[in-house]
Amino acid sequence: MKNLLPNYFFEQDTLTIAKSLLGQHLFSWDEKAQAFIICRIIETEAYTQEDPACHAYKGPTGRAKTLFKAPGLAYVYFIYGMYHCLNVVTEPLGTGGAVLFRALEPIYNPTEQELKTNGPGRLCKALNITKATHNELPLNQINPQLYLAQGENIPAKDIVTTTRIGISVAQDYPWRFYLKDNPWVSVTEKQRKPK
DNA sequence: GTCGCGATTTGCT
DNA sequence: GCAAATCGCGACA
Repeated sequence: MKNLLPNYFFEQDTLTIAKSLLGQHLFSWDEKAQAFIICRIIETEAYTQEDPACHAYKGPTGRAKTLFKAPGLAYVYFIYGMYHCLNVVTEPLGTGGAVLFRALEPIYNPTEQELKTNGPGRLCKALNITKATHNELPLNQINPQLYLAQGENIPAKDIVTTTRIGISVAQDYPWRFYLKDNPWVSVTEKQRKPK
């Protein structure tokens, strides 16, 4: 059994957590295989309460209430009428913040079927993560569905820092992080529209 | 109550 | 390259 991430991990600021999550592992229960799929975290984005692009920006209303709960919880939201996105809640109780998981690399896959986990909507689809089944699960504790565990620590030189994808405000915040040269990265710099 | 749009992905032109 | 798919939430009436 792998070690969980320590409690202090989730007491760090959101930006630090977003970077530190790279290389850590995510255990996701596969109902069909009756086993956990294990993935390495490849790409993340940070969102904080003061950030206009964050759902918590307008306060603890609607779906954003989850963001103000205890750090380490899952925040799963439904977007574009058809996709879900997985985040982990950050910041102390009463403060809103989260880290979005944008890409994973499957490192143990009991079903041996192809898992498309390069993209926030795709990874939720591949791992059967939905708001109804996974929102507010404690990712910092072992549970039957979804949790985080220690993987490897990535040296700073292997982390690429860039701006976030798909938002219309705060587009200049360098709050997206991914593993350099990793094939699972959802969008490479080359593919991005020039400003 | 109604309107517009979003932390995306896919398929067609 | 671009638009469609499709629904929850915030803004406004």
